[in-house]
Amino acid sequence: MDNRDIAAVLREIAVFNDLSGGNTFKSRAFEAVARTVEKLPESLADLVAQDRLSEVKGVGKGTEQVIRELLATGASSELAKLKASFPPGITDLLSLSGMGPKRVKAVYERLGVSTIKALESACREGRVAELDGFGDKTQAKILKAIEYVKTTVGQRLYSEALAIGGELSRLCGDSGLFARVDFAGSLRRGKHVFKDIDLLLVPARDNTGAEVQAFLASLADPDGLIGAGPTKVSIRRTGLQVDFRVVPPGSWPAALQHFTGSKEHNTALRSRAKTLGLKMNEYGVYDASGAALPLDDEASVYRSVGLDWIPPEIREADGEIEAAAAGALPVLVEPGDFRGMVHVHSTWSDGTCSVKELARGCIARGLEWMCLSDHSRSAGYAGGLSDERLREQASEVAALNRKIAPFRIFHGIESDILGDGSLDYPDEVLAGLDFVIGSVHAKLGMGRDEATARLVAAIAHPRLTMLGHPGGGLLLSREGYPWDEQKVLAALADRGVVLEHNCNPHRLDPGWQVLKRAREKGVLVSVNPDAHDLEGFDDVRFGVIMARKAWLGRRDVLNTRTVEEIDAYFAQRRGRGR
DNA sequence: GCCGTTTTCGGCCCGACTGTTTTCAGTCG
Repeated sequence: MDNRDIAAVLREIAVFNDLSGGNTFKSRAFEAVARTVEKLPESLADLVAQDRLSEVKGVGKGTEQVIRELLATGASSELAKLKASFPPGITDLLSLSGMGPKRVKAVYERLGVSTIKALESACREGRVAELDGFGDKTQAKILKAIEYVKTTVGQRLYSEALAIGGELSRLCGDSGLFARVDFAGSLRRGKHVFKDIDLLLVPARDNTGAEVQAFLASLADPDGLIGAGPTKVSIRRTGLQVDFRVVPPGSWPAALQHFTGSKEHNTALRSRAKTLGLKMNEYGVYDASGAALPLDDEASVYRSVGLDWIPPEIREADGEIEAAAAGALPVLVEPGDFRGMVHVHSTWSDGTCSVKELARGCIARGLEWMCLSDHSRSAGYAGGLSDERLREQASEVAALNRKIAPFRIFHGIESDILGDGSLDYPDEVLAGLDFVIGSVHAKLGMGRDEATARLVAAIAHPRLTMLGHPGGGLLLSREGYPWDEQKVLAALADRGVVLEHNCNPHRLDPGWQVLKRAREKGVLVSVNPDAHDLEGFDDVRFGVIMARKAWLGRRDVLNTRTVEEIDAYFAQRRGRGR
C-alpha cells in the first residue's frame, strides 16, 4: 500500500464514522491525516520502518494503529467493523446534493434504502417525505438531485469554467447593478476540473437586494435555480453550478479572501486568527471586543493575522501559511517570465499551422525561441514523421532560422515511448535533433509496475531531453494509466531529464501536486501547450497557474531561459548523449 | 481522534440557506 491507498482508507473510515453517527471530530481527525499523508514526500512504509510515524502532524494513537495495520496486512479492521453495518454502495447516496451522512443514515435505517435507484422509488412513492425531519420539499429536492446525477454534464474543464465565468462576469458588469465583480473560489486559485464556480459581487448602490437577487436568478438555466437569499444565489448555467455571493463594499477585502478559499486554507487561517484573539469571517476581522479591524485590500486581511499576502494559487493548506508567517513565501513564476514555447505541432504532422506561422505567432507574443516537436513515425494516426521526412523538416527549420534570427526554432520530436520504453527512432537519428520529448500515446492499458518500468526506461535513454504528459490521461474523458510517481521523479532527477507539464486543458498532466514534489526533488519543469495551432499557445496561461500552484519559481521552469541559455542547455544535454 | 507560550481536558472555523420546525438540524462551501 502506498500513501495514496492509505489516505483513501483513512477517508473511508471518516465517511463511515459519519454514517454511523460517530464523533464528527474523529472524522475530521482522520480526514486531516488523509490529507497530510497524500502530500507526504516520504512513504509511510519508510517512516514506520524508521519508527518516525508519530512525527507526522495529526497522527496519534488511533490513526497510527490504522496505518500500521494497513502496511502489515493491507486492510483495516476498524474500517471493516464500520462497514459491516452498511450494505455496499451506500456511499453513492452521499454524492447526491442535499444528502449528507444524517439523511443517508435515516433513509437506510428507516426505509432500508441503500442505492440511488431505491431512493428514487421511495421518493416517488412519497415514503421519504413521511420520515421525521423530511418533508415534501426535501423529497422533491432529492428527486431533483437524482435527476441531475443521471443527466449530469458533470464537471467542466478549466477552459470551459473560465469561459462560463467570463461570460457571467461580463453580464453582471453590463447590468450596472454592481460596483465590483471578482472571480473567487477555484476559478481564482486554479484547478484541473470544476464542479462549480464562485463569483463575488459588490452592489453598486444600496437597497437593490431584491433587484440583485432577481437579476442573478435570471441568469439560471430553465429550472436551474438552486437557491436564492439576499447574500447568496446559486444557479446552474449550462449545467455548471455557479455560486454568487453579494457583500457590502466594506466587507469586500475579507469576502474576497474568504470566498477564494480553499476551505482548508481558510480553516487554518481562522484557527490562527483565533489563537491571536481575533475572529475572522467573510465580513471582516474582529478583535476580542468585537470591533472590526480596518481592512482595505486582501493583503491587509493577511497582515491582520501576521502573514504576508499569499498568492491565491497556493492557498491549499500545504505549507503556505507557515511560509507566510516566516516571511519565506516563494517568488512564483509569472507569465512575463516566459521566453520560449515548447512542444508545438505543425502541418508536418497533425498541426494546422506551418512552422513559419508558428514561429511568427511566438514572435508576436514576444518570445525568443520555440521548440518544434511533431509526432514520431509510430504515430501514424497523427501523421508521424518518417526518418526521411524528419530530415526534410530539419532543412526547413535551418532555412527558417537563417531568415528569422534572432528568433530561434529548435528542432526536435515528440517521440512515442514504445511499449518496452524504447524511443521511436535509431540513436543516430535522435542524435541529429536539438531535443527529444518522449511521450506515451499507445498501449495505455498497462498496470502500474509495467507502466512505471516503461517510463523509467525511457528516462534512462541518453537522448531523452524531456518526459511528455506522463500520466496519459484526458480529463473527464480518459483515465490515465497508474504510475509510481516516486520512482519516475527519482529517475528524472537522477538523469537530469525535464518534466513536461502539458497545459492543454484536456490534460493538465501531471497535476500540480506532482509538479510540487518534482520541484522539491530538483526536477526542472517545462510548461508546454502541446499546441496544434496558434490558439493552442493561449493554453500556457493554464500552465502558468498550475506551475504557480506547484510553488515553481522562474528558475524552476525551462521556458524562462533566454535563447542563449536554452541553446547551451540543449548542447550540454546532447553532449551527455554522445 | 488530536492537541496544548491560554489548556493533559475541553475545545475543535464560521456563516448562509433550506425546510421542518416553532427554535433548530442538516447540508454546503
